[in-house]
Amino acid sequence: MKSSAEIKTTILETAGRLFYSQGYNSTGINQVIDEAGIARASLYNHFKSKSDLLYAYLEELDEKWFDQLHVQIDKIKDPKEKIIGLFEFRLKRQANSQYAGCPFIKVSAEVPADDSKAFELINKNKMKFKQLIEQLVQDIPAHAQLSTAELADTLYMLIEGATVTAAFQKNKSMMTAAKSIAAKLLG
Amino acid sequence: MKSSAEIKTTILETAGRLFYSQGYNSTGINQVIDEAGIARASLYNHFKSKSDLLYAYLEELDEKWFDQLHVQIDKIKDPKEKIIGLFEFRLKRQANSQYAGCPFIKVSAEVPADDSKAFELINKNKMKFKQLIEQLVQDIPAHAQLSTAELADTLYMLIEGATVTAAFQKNKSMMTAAKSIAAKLLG
DNA sequence: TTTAAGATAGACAAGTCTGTCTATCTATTT
DNA sequence: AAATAGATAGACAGACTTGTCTATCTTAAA
Repeated sequence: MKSSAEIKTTILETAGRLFYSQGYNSTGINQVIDEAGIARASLYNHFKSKSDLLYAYLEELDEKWFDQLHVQIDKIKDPKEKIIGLFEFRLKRQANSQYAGCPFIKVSAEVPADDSKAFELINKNKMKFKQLIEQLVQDIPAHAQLSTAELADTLYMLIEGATVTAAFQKNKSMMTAAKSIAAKLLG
Repeated sequence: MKSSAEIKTTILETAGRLFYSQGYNSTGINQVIDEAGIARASLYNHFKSKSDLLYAYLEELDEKWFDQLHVQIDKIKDPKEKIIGLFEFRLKRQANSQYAGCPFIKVSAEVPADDSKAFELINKNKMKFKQLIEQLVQDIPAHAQLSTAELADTLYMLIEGATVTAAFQKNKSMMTAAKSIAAKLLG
Protein backbone atom coordinates (compact mmCIF):
# COMPACT_ATOMS: atom_id res chain seq x y z
CA MET A 1 0.00 0.00 0.00
CA LYS A 2 1.17 3.47 -0.80
CA SER A 3 1.25 6.25 1.73
CA SER A 4 -1.29 9.02 1.77
CA ALA A 5 1.18 11.61 0.48
CA GLU A 6 2.40 9.34 -2.32
CA ILE A 7 -1.17 8.73 -3.43
CA LYS A 8 -1.96 12.40 -3.58
CA THR A 9 1.15 13.01 -5.67
CA THR A 10 0.31 10.14 -7.99
CA ILE A 11 -3.24 11.41 -8.49
CA LEU A 12 -2.03 14.92 -9.27
CA GLU A 13 0.61 13.70 -11.68
CA THR A 14 -1.80 11.44 -13.51
CA ALA A 15 -4.65 13.94 -13.60
CA GLY A 16 -2.30 16.70 -14.73
CA ARG A 17 -0.90 14.63 -17.55
CA LEU A 18 -4.37 13.63 -18.74
CA PHE A 19 -5.96 17.04 -18.29
CA TYR A 20 -3.22 18.57 -20.38
CA SER A 21 -2.97 15.99 -23.14
CA GLN A 22 -6.68 15.17 -23.51
CA GLY A 23 -8.40 18.17 -22.01
CA TYR A 24 -10.15 18.53 -18.67
CA ASN A 25 -13.67 17.77 -19.93
CA SER A 26 -12.53 14.80 -21.96
CA THR A 27 -10.80 13.18 -19.00
CA GLY A 28 -12.97 11.12 -16.72
CA ILE A 29 -12.40 10.37 -13.06
CA ASN A 30 -12.41 6.69 -13.95
CA GLN A 31 -9.44 7.10 -16.25
CA VAL A 32 -7.52 9.01 -13.61
CA ILE A 33 -8.21 6.23 -11.10
CA ASP A 34 -7.22 3.48 -13.52
CA GLU A 35 -4.01 5.09 -14.71
CA ALA A 36 -2.97 6.25 -11.26
CA GLY A 37 -3.59 2.71 -10.00
CA ILE A 38 -5.41 3.85 -6.89
CA ALA A 39 -8.83 3.27 -5.40
CA ARG A 40 -11.84 5.40 -6.23
CA ALA A 41 -12.38 6.31 -2.58
CA SER A 42 -8.77 7.42 -2.28
CA LEU A 43 -9.28 10.05 -4.93
CA TYR A 44 -12.41 11.38 -3.27
CA ASN A 45 -10.64 11.28 0.07
CA HIS A 46 -7.96 13.67 -1.19
CA PHE A 47 -10.15 15.80 -3.48
CA LYS A 48 -13.77 16.44 -2.79
CA SER A 49 -14.72 16.78 -6.46
CA LYS A 50 -13.34 16.82 -9.98
CA SER A 51 -13.30 20.63 -9.86
CA ASP A 52 -11.22 20.49 -6.72
CA LEU A 53 -8.76 18.26 -8.52
CA LEU A 54 -8.61 20.83 -11.32
CA TYR A 55 -7.83 23.65 -8.90
CA ALA A 56 -5.12 21.59 -7.21
CA TYR A 57 -3.67 20.81 -10.65
CA LEU A 58 -3.58 24.49 -11.59
CA GLU A 59 -1.92 25.44 -8.33
CA GLU A 60 0.67 22.73 -8.57
CA LEU A 61 1.34 23.52 -12.21
CA ASP A 62 1.90 27.18 -11.39
CA GLU A 63 4.67 26.24 -8.97
CA LYS A 64 6.33 23.72 -11.26
CA TRP A 65 6.09 26.07 -14.21
CA PHE A 66 7.98 28.89 -12.53
CA ASP A 67 10.47 26.49 -10.99
CA GLN A 68 11.36 25.20 -14.44
CA LEU A 69 11.44 28.69 -15.87
CA HIS A 70 13.89 29.88 -13.23
CA VAL A 71 16.13 26.89 -13.79
CA GLN A 72 16.46 28.07 -17.37
CA ILE A 73 16.85 31.85 -16.92
CA ASP A 74 18.46 32.39 -13.53
CA LYS A 75 21.87 31.48 -14.88
CA ILE A 76 21.64 34.14 -17.60
CA LYS A 77 23.19 37.46 -16.65
CA ASP A 78 22.50 39.80 -19.56
CA PRO A 79 19.00 41.33 -19.15
CA LYS A 80 18.17 41.12 -22.84
CA GLU A 81 19.30 37.53 -23.06
CA LYS A 82 17.23 36.77 -19.99
CA ILE A 83 14.11 37.99 -21.77
CA ILE A 84 15.01 36.04 -24.89
CA GLY A 85 15.30 33.08 -22.53
CA LEU A 86 11.57 33.40 -21.84
CA PHE A 87 10.85 32.76 -25.50
CA GLU A 88 13.25 29.85 -25.53
CA PHE A 89 11.57 28.41 -22.47
CA ARG A 90 8.23 28.44 -24.23
CA LEU A 91 9.78 27.03 -27.40
CA LYS A 92 11.17 24.14 -25.41
CA ARG A 93 7.88 23.47 -23.64
CA GLN A 94 6.00 23.48 -26.92
CA ALA A 95 8.33 21.04 -28.60
CA ASN A 96 8.23 18.76 -25.53
CA SER A 97 4.44 18.70 -25.52
CA GLN A 98 4.15 18.34 -29.30
CA TYR A 99 2.46 21.73 -29.41
CA ALA A 100 -0.34 20.94 -27.00
CA GLY A 101 -0.57 24.64 -26.15
CA CYS A 102 -0.47 26.44 -22.83
CA PRO A 103 -2.15 24.32 -20.13
CA PHE A 104 -3.63 27.38 -18.43
CA ILE A 105 -5.13 28.72 -21.64
CA LYS A 106 -6.54 25.30 -22.41
CA VAL A 107 -8.37 25.20 -19.09
CA SER A 108 -9.49 28.79 -19.60
CA ALA A 109 -11.16 27.73 -22.84
CA GLU A 110 -12.79 24.65 -21.31
CA VAL A 111 -14.30 25.64 -18.00
CA PRO A 112 -17.78 27.19 -17.77
CA ALA A 113 -17.98 30.97 -17.64
CA ASP A 114 -19.02 30.98 -13.99
CA ASP A 115 -16.02 29.06 -12.68
CA SER A 116 -14.41 32.16 -11.21
CA LYS A 117 -11.97 30.15 -9.13
CA ALA A 118 -10.41 28.61 -12.24
CA PHE A 119 -10.14 31.98 -13.96
CA GLU A 120 -8.54 33.46 -10.86
CA LEU A 121 -5.87 30.78 -10.72
CA ILE A 122 -5.15 31.19 -14.42
CA ASN A 123 -4.98 34.94 -14.10
CA LYS A 124 -2.64 34.65 -11.13
CA ASN A 125 -0.20 32.58 -13.17
CA LYS A 126 -0.29 34.82 -16.22
CA MET A 127 0.02 38.07 -14.29
CA LYS A 128 2.95 36.66 -12.33
CA PHE A 129 4.59 35.94 -15.67
CA LYS A 130 3.82 39.43 -16.92
CA GLN A 131 5.24 40.94 -13.75
CA LEU A 132 8.42 38.99 -14.26
CA ILE A 133 8.71 40.48 -17.73
CA GLU A 134 8.11 43.94 -16.28
CA GLN A 135 10.94 43.45 -13.80
CA LEU A 136 13.33 42.26 -16.47
CA VAL A 137 12.45 45.16 -18.75
CA GLN A 138 13.45 47.63 -16.00
CA ASP A 139 17.08 46.75 -16.67
CA ILE A 140 16.85 47.49 -20.38
CA PRO A 141 17.95 50.96 -21.54
CA ALA A 142 15.53 53.39 -23.19
CA HIS A 143 13.43 52.14 -26.10
CA ALA A 144 12.60 54.10 -29.21
CA GLN A 145 8.83 54.10 -29.48
CA LEU A 146 7.49 52.35 -26.41
CA SER A 147 7.49 53.07 -22.70
CA THR A 148 8.88 50.45 -20.33
CA ALA A 149 5.39 49.28 -19.40
CA GLU A 150 4.36 49.13 -23.04
CA LEU A 151 7.44 47.14 -23.98
CA ALA A 152 6.64 44.65 -21.24
CA ASP A 153 3.03 44.38 -22.42
CA THR A 154 4.22 43.87 -25.98
CA LEU A 155 6.61 41.10 -25.01
CA TYR A 156 3.91 39.42 -22.97
CA MET A 157 1.42 39.52 -25.83
CA LEU A 158 4.01 38.35 -28.35
CA ILE A 159 4.59 35.26 -26.23
CA GLU A 160 0.94 34.53 -25.55
CA GLY A 161 -0.11 35.25 -29.13
CA ALA A 162 2.61 32.99 -30.46
CA THR A 163 1.69 30.25 -28.00
CA VAL A 164 -1.98 30.04 -28.99
CA THR A 165 -0.98 30.13 -32.64
CA ALA A 166 1.52 27.33 -32.19
CA ALA A 167 -1.23 25.27 -30.57
CA PHE A 168 -3.19 24.97 -33.83
CA GLN A 169 -0.30 25.27 -36.29
CA LYS A 170 1.58 22.56 -34.44
CA ASN A 171 4.94 24.10 -35.23
CA LYS A 172 7.39 26.61 -33.83
CA SER A 173 7.37 29.19 -36.62
CA MET A 174 5.26 31.81 -34.86
CA MET A 175 7.25 31.59 -31.65
CA THR A 176 10.58 31.93 -33.42
CA ALA A 177 9.18 34.95 -35.27
CA ALA A 178 8.09 36.40 -31.92
CA LYS A 179 11.53 35.80 -30.49
CA SER A 180 13.36 37.63 -33.26
CA ILE A 181 10.90 40.52 -33.09
CA ALA A 182 11.52 40.72 -29.36
CA ALA A 183 15.26 40.84 -29.97
CA LYS A 184 14.78 43.82 -32.28
CA LEU A 185 12.44 45.64 -29.89
CA LEU A 186 14.96 45.20 -27.10
CA GLY A 187 17.45 47.02 -29.30
CA MET B 1 -43.08 22.16 -40.78
CA LYS B 2 -39.95 24.05 -41.62
CA SER B 3 -38.12 23.66 -44.89
CA SER B 4 -34.93 21.71 -45.19
CA ALA B 5 -32.81 24.84 -45.63
CA GLU B 6 -34.44 26.59 -42.68
CA ILE B 7 -33.77 23.60 -40.48
CA LYS B 8 -30.12 23.47 -41.39
CA THR B 9 -29.78 27.16 -40.62
CA THR B 10 -31.57 26.77 -37.29
CA ILE B 11 -29.33 23.86 -36.31
CA LEU B 12 -26.18 25.77 -37.18
CA GLU B 13 -27.31 28.87 -35.33
CA THR B 14 -28.27 26.94 -32.23
CA ALA B 15 -25.19 24.71 -32.23
CA GLY B 16 -22.93 27.70 -32.84
CA ARG B 17 -24.41 29.67 -29.99
CA LEU B 18 -24.10 26.73 -27.59
CA PHE B 19 -20.65 25.62 -28.75
CA TYR B 20 -19.38 29.13 -28.19
CA SER B 21 -21.05 29.92 -24.88
CA GLN B 22 -20.72 26.50 -23.23
CA GLY B 23 -17.95 24.84 -25.12
CA TYR B 24 -18.09 22.11 -27.75
CA ASN B 25 -17.52 19.20 -25.40
CA SER B 26 -19.99 20.48 -22.85
CA THR B 27 -22.77 20.79 -25.41
CA GLY B 28 -24.76 17.65 -26.12
CA ILE B 29 -26.62 16.80 -29.28
CA ASN B 30 -29.78 16.54 -27.19
CA GLN B 31 -29.52 20.15 -26.12
CA VAL B 32 -28.99 21.31 -29.69
CA ILE B 33 -32.09 19.37 -30.77
CA ASP B 34 -34.20 20.71 -27.93
CA GLU B 35 -33.21 24.34 -28.31
CA ALA B 36 -33.39 24.27 -32.10
CA GLY B 37 -36.83 22.73 -31.80
CA ILE B 38 -36.21 20.13 -34.47
CA ALA B 39 -36.28 16.35 -34.65
CA ARG B 40 -33.31 14.19 -33.83
CA ALA B 41 -33.33 12.56 -37.26
CA SER B 42 -33.33 15.97 -38.93
CA LEU B 43 -30.02 16.82 -37.34
CA TYR B 44 -28.45 13.54 -38.42
CA ASN B 45 -29.92 14.02 -41.86
CA HIS B 46 -28.06 17.29 -42.31
CA PHE B 47 -24.88 16.40 -40.40
CA LYS B 48 -23.53 12.90 -40.22
CA SER B 49 -21.95 13.35 -36.79
CA LYS B 50 -21.29 15.87 -34.05
CA SER B 51 -17.80 16.44 -35.50
CA ASP B 52 -19.35 17.26 -38.84
CA LEU B 53 -21.55 19.81 -37.14
CA LEU B 54 -18.43 21.33 -35.57
CA TYR B 55 -16.70 21.65 -38.94
CA ALA B 56 -19.79 23.24 -40.49
CA TYR B 57 -19.92 25.64 -37.55
CA LEU B 58 -16.28 26.64 -38.02
CA GLU B 59 -16.75 27.17 -41.74
CA GLU B 60 -19.87 29.25 -41.30
CA LEU B 61 -18.28 31.25 -38.50
CA ASP B 62 -15.28 32.05 -40.67
CA GLU B 63 -17.55 33.61 -43.27
CA LYS B 64 -19.67 35.56 -40.82
CA TRP B 65 -16.61 36.74 -38.94
CA PHE B 66 -14.96 38.33 -41.96
CA ASP B 67 -18.27 39.72 -43.19
CA GLN B 68 -18.72 41.55 -39.90
CA LEU B 69 -15.12 42.67 -39.87
CA HIS B 70 -15.39 44.18 -43.33
CA VAL B 71 -18.58 45.99 -42.41
CA GLN B 72 -16.58 47.72 -39.73
CA ILE B 73 -13.31 48.49 -41.53
CA ASP B 74 -14.18 48.89 -45.23
CA LYS B 75 -15.53 52.38 -44.67
CA ILE B 76 -12.25 53.52 -43.09
CA LYS B 77 -9.84 55.12 -45.56
CA ASP B 78 -6.69 55.88 -43.58
CA PRO B 79 -4.50 52.74 -43.50
CA LYS B 80 -3.43 53.23 -39.90
CA GLU B 81 -6.97 53.79 -38.74
CA LYS B 82 -8.00 50.68 -40.64
CA ILE B 83 -5.55 48.63 -38.61
CA ILE B 84 -6.72 50.24 -35.39
CA GLY B 85 -10.19 49.22 -36.54
CA LEU B 86 -9.12 45.58 -36.22
CA PHE B 87 -8.50 46.12 -32.52
CA GLU B 88 -11.81 47.89 -32.15
CA PHE B 89 -13.56 45.04 -33.91
CA ARG B 90 -12.17 42.59 -31.40
CA LEU B 91 -12.99 44.90 -28.51
CA LYS B 92 -16.59 45.05 -29.67
CA ARG B 93 -16.84 41.29 -30.09
CA GLN B 94 -15.42 40.69 -26.65
CA ALA B 95 -17.82 43.06 -24.95
CA ASN B 96 -20.75 41.54 -26.86
CA SER B 97 -19.81 38.02 -25.78
CA GLN B 98 -19.01 39.01 -22.19
CA TYR B 99 -15.40 38.03 -22.81
CA ALA B 100 -16.09 34.47 -23.91
CA GLY B 101 -12.85 34.53 -25.90
CA CYS B 102 -12.12 33.74 -29.52
CA PRO B 103 -14.42 30.90 -30.73
CA PHE B 104 -11.67 29.43 -32.90
CA ILE B 105 -9.15 29.38 -30.08
CA LYS B 106 -11.74 27.80 -27.80
CA VAL B 107 -12.26 24.94 -30.23
CA SER B 108 -8.53 24.64 -30.71
CA ALA B 109 -8.17 24.07 -26.98
CA GLU B 110 -10.99 21.54 -26.81
CA VAL B 111 -10.63 19.14 -29.69
CA PRO B 112 -8.35 16.09 -29.47
CA ALA B 113 -4.84 16.46 -30.85
CA ASP B 114 -5.57 14.21 -33.83
CA ASP B 115 -8.51 16.23 -35.16
CA SER B 116 -6.49 17.68 -38.00
CA LYS B 117 -9.56 18.89 -39.85
CA ALA B 118 -10.51 21.20 -36.97
CA PHE B 119 -6.98 22.56 -36.68
CA GLU B 120 -6.90 23.18 -40.43
CA LEU B 121 -10.12 25.18 -40.35
CA ILE B 122 -8.89 27.21 -37.39
CA ASN B 123 -5.55 27.83 -39.04
CA LYS B 124 -7.26 28.90 -42.24
CA ASN B 125 -9.24 31.56 -40.39
CA LYS B 126 -6.29 32.88 -38.43
CA MET B 127 -3.91 33.00 -41.36
CA LYS B 128 -6.52 34.81 -43.46
CA PHE B 129 -6.68 37.38 -40.68
CA LYS B 130 -2.91 37.65 -40.56
CA GLN B 131 -2.76 38.09 -44.33
CA LEU B 132 -5.26 40.90 -44.08
CA ILE B 133 -2.99 42.60 -41.57
CA GLU B 134 -0.04 42.07 -43.91
CA GLN B 135 -1.92 43.74 -46.75
CA LEU B 136 -2.89 46.70 -44.63
CA VAL B 137 0.64 47.14 -43.36
CA GLN B 138 1.89 47.47 -46.94
CA ASP B 139 0.33 50.92 -47.08
CA ILE B 140 2.10 52.13 -43.96
CA PRO B 141 5.36 54.10 -44.45
CA ALA B 142 8.68 52.83 -43.13
CA HIS B 143 8.89 51.71 -39.51
CA ALA B 144 11.78 52.33 -37.17
CA GLN B 145 12.84 48.93 -35.87
CA LEU B 146 10.73 46.36 -37.64
CA SER B 147 10.36 45.17 -41.21
CA THR B 148 6.91 45.21 -42.80
CA ALA B 149 6.47 41.48 -42.23
CA GLU B 150 7.62 41.78 -38.64
CA LEU B 151 5.24 44.65 -37.96
CA ALA B 152 2.38 42.55 -39.30
CA ASP B 153 3.41 39.60 -37.16
CA THR B 154 3.63 41.86 -34.13
CA LEU B 155 0.16 43.30 -34.69
CA TYR B 156 -1.25 39.83 -35.17
CA MET B 157 0.30 38.55 -31.95
CA LEU B 158 -0.75 41.65 -30.03
CA ILE B 159 -4.35 40.97 -30.99
CA GLU B 160 -4.27 37.24 -30.31
CA GLY B 161 -2.32 37.64 -27.09
CA ALA B 162 -4.75 40.27 -25.87
CA THR B 163 -7.74 38.13 -26.85
CA VAL B 164 -6.69 35.07 -24.87
CA THR B 165 -5.83 37.26 -21.92
CA ALA B 166 -9.21 39.00 -22.03
CA ALA B 167 -10.86 35.57 -21.98
CA PHE B 168 -9.69 34.85 -18.42
CA GLN B 169 -9.48 38.43 -17.14
CA LYS B 170 -13.00 39.10 -18.36
CA ASN B 171 -12.24 42.72 -19.14
CA LYS B 172 -10.94 44.86 -21.97
CA SER B 173 -7.76 46.23 -20.36
CA MET B 174 -5.29 44.08 -22.26
CA MET B 175 -6.92 44.75 -25.62
CA THR B 176 -6.97 48.52 -25.08
CA ALA B 177 -3.30 48.33 -24.10
CA ALA B 178 -2.62 46.38 -27.28
CA LYS B 179 -4.47 48.95 -29.32
CA SER B 180 -2.48 51.91 -28.01
CA ILE B 181 0.78 50.01 -28.48
CA ALA B 182 -0.25 49.31 -32.07
CA ALA B 183 -0.93 53.00 -32.60
CA LYS B 184 2.59 53.81 -31.46
CA LEU B 185 4.20 51.10 -33.57
CA LEU B 186 2.36 52.38 -36.61
CA GLY B 187 4.01 55.76 -36.00
C1' DT C 1 -52.38 11.22 -58.13
C1' DT C 2 -48.77 8.65 -57.07
C1' DT C 3 -44.11 8.78 -55.42
C1' DA C 4 -40.34 10.18 -52.81
C1' DA C 5 -37.91 13.17 -49.73
C1' DG C 6 -37.69 14.69 -45.53
C1' DA C 7 -40.04 16.19 -41.53
C1' DT C 8 -41.95 14.41 -36.84
C1' DA C 9 -41.78 11.81 -32.01
C1' DG C 10 -39.69 8.77 -29.49
C1' DA C 11 -37.69 4.09 -28.24
C1' DC C 12 -33.40 2.00 -27.87
C1' DA C 13 -28.40 0.34 -27.47
C1' DA C 14 -24.24 0.59 -25.37
C1' DG C 15 -21.55 3.26 -23.22
C1' DT C 16 -19.96 7.13 -20.26
C1' DC C 17 -20.12 10.39 -16.44
C1' DT C 18 -19.66 11.92 -11.22
C1' DG C 19 -20.23 10.91 -6.71
C1' DT C 20 -21.73 7.77 -2.76
C1' DC C 21 -21.74 3.72 -0.39
C1' DT C 22 -20.54 -0.85 1.73
C1' DA C 23 -17.29 -3.95 3.29
C1' DT C 24 -12.75 -5.48 4.10
C1' DC C 25 -7.88 -5.05 4.96
C1' DT C 26 -3.56 -2.85 6.67
C1' DA C 27 -0.67 0.23 9.06
C1' DT C 28 0.13 3.59 12.47
C1' DT C 29 -0.89 5.71 16.81
C1' DT C 30 -2.57 5.81 21.40
C1' DA D 1 -3.70 -4.57 22.41
C1' DA D 2 -7.22 -1.71 20.90
C1' DA D 3 -8.58 2.06 18.12
C1' DT D 4 -8.38 4.90 14.27
C1' DA D 5 -7.20 6.56 9.69
C1' DG D 6 -7.00 5.53 5.33
C1' DA D 7 -6.11 2.21 1.87
C1' DT D 8 -8.55 -1.47 -1.19
C1' DA D 9 -12.31 -3.42 -4.65
C1' DG D 10 -16.38 -2.87 -6.45
C1' DA D 11 -21.56 -2.19 -6.52
C1' DC D 12 -24.75 1.31 -7.34
C1' DA D 13 -27.72 5.48 -8.56
C1' DG D 14 -29.11 8.60 -11.75
C1' DA D 15 -28.12 11.14 -15.31
C1' DC D 16 -26.05 11.87 -19.52
C1' DT D 17 -23.65 10.69 -24.14
C1' DT D 18 -23.86 9.72 -29.51
C1' DG D 19 -25.91 7.49 -33.03
C1' DT D 20 -29.52 4.21 -35.05
C1' DC D 21 -33.93 2.75 -35.77
C1' DT D 22 -39.05 2.39 -36.36
C1' DA D 23 -43.23 4.38 -37.59
C1' DT D 24 -46.04 8.05 -39.02
C1' DC D 25 -47.09 12.45 -41.20
C1' DT D 26 -46.60 16.32 -44.56
C1' DT D 27 -45.07 18.58 -48.47
C1' DA D 28 -43.42 19.04 -53.09
C1' DA D 29 -42.21 17.15 -57.45
C1' DA D 30 -43.12 13.88 -61.24
